Amino acid sequence: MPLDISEGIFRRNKTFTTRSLKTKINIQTLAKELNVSTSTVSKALNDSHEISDETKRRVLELATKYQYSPNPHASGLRNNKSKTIAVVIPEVGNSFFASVIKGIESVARVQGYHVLIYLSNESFEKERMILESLQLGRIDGLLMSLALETQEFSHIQNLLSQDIPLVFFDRVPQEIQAHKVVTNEFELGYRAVQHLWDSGCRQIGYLLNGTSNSTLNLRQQGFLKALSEKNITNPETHIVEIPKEISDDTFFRLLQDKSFDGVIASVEELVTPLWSACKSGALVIAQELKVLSFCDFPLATVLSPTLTTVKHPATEMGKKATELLIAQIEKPRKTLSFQSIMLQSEIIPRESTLALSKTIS
Amino acid sequence: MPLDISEGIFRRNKTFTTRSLKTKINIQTLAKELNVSTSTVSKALNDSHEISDETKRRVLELATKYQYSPNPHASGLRNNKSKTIAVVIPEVGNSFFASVIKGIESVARVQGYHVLIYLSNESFEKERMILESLQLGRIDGLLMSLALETQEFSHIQNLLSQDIPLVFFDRVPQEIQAHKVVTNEFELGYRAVQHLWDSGCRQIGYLLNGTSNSTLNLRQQGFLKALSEKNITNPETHIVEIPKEISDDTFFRLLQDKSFDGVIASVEELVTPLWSACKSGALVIAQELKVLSFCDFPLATVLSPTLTTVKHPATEMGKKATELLIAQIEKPRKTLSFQSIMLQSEIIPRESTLALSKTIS
DNA sequence: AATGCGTTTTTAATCGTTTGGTATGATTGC
DNA sequence: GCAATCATACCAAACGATTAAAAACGCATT
Repeated sequence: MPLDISEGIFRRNKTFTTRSLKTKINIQTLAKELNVSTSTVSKALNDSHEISDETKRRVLELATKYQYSPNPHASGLRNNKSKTIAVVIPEVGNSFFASVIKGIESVARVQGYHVLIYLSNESFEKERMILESLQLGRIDGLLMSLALETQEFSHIQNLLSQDIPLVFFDRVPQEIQAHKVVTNEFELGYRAVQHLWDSGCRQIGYLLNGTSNSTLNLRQQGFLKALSEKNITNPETHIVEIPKEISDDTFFRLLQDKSFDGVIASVEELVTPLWSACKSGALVIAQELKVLSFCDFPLATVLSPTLTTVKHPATEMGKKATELLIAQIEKPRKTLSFQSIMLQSEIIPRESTLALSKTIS
Repeated sequence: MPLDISEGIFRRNKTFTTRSLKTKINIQTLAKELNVSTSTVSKALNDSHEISDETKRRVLELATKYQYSPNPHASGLRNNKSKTIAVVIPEVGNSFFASVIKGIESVARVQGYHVLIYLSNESFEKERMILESLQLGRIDGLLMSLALETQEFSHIQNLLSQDIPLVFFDRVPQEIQAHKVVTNEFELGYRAVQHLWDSGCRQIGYLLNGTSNSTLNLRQQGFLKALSEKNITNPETHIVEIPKEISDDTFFRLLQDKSFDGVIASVEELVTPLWSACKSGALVIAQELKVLSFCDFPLATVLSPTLTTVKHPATEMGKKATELLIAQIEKPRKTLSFQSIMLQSEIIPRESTLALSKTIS
């Protein structure tokens, strides 16, 4: 009961002392109350040198008292700045992108930026519509990871020609000049093969979900390169597209047909169906089929067997990309050279790729 | 090569036919070129009855030709509408919230709304700062799920007093009058106990991650109610707070000390540490300890044993909440009564709670 | 007292869109 | 034949913040 009362008082303090909240407080309200012009208030709040310390103090005091903050539309209109960035990603139900968003949001908040989120759902058409909806002025910049379907870039060129700062991350187009933040995909594809090979695999498969995208295939190229060096003929035949809604049985038979003794799951969405397929076919992971997956979820450590993964520095990637973007937004086209930052991912070996001699008891 | 050429042509069409893009196109540009006033253009684009069909046609034609779209700041300033909603959630690395976002985004896009995302990271202070940063005008409405730490609501009242439409979902405060979308939490807490009981458990624990929040405890109350009905004394002692960074060993000993034969993981973040603890302590899930978790990830079906979960209609919840919000935004305070929508979650029984007689071979 | 200089403040224009009031013919009604 | 009505389009005033340019002021120097 006493708690309730104190809470009530607190609320009243906050709410009623500050003036009837129906009255909009804008720069003019403040100006009138202080007997100065609106420009004085504006300059004072922007800490202009033209304003005396005394005036600044008075303005600031009243502004905080009324919790004033400038109308974003008005200043946006005037300055052509929105303090807003957009993030366009294929999806969010994926640990990788979730972590990226975390990174983006944390940097953006500190720098005073707001973050708009858009999901392309891997669809080119949606991606195009999203970019179209980002009309002139709504955003100061854009962070983007391409949809799998995207093979053509006029919608992006369109945005770039409007001088909107743009930073790509993870799924980046080789065809477009822009800042990019990526991981060492090629190397990882290559090393993933090496890892499986060292664990005794000789028939290594590469699983894609849905269609392959020729522009996003560095990882795949690393895979192919590694297979070639092992003198495998027709390495492309080791790449298998797994349809979205595949049955356990079909998946299992596919693995059998190719007689893989090791597979690389190129995205985390494949882990569940793969595990499920092996279970239904009584294919023992680690013993009969070694598995390495590109994914970021913590459950990898508690699957049985525990899953060997390639861990991406997802949050870091979000942060770096956002920092690059904000730098580009705030430094008026200083550099025309575009940076390509490469972060290092690492393979974390676990039971699913243990060499036979050391197989779990 | 021929593909490249056709692509080039396509791009040129899009980019150069449409006029030098350095020239900003605004309503005035259109007006001048059409020899009409800006108001005519504006009204034509808004399909006003004051404008003749012929004029409308001409305006629309030129507008589409130049891909004109009104400057959002200008119309925002004028109309005091931003076509933007904000989502404030505790985190995004959680399948539940990820799915909610999916739902929100899908509805918002169709209705022409943009979605700002903010993460409170379960911190009250961050949540407060976020709400503060949502100054007058930036958003038309707000969707929100409370941070665990939040026990006091002046920051929210503050926003409400500015007449910003607000819809809560999932983690909703009982203390605040607003639209709410929830699941049948109480019932689920109750039924979770019943499910474990039916599987033979007699010492059932409820695992929380971090601190309990008295305002978000319907699920917990359902749990307590069920225990009471089973004539368990001191049911509160069955609720255990698991610290964020708990060691496997500590976790395991905790389970032993309480001699639980069944536990409810109240959030999905607990699954990994729980599984890990059981593994390290050689505690056999399903046989020695039955587990039921509130979570939404697909991997539940491939853990071993497979995990009994409570599946929330997360995407549905995001959609419903957004629909409610947009309705509230667009229908000027028609109803003063607030809706509370309750969606049904369901328990999906899997191996981790199989009764002993049927234990996996 | 006039001039100049530096500081501080005000005036007024601007950003792009929307909209209430108004003007212009043309049409209709009495 | 004159007023009322209607369709159509324009004018100008918002919306709120920012910022060049101008003005006002204080103070010191000549």
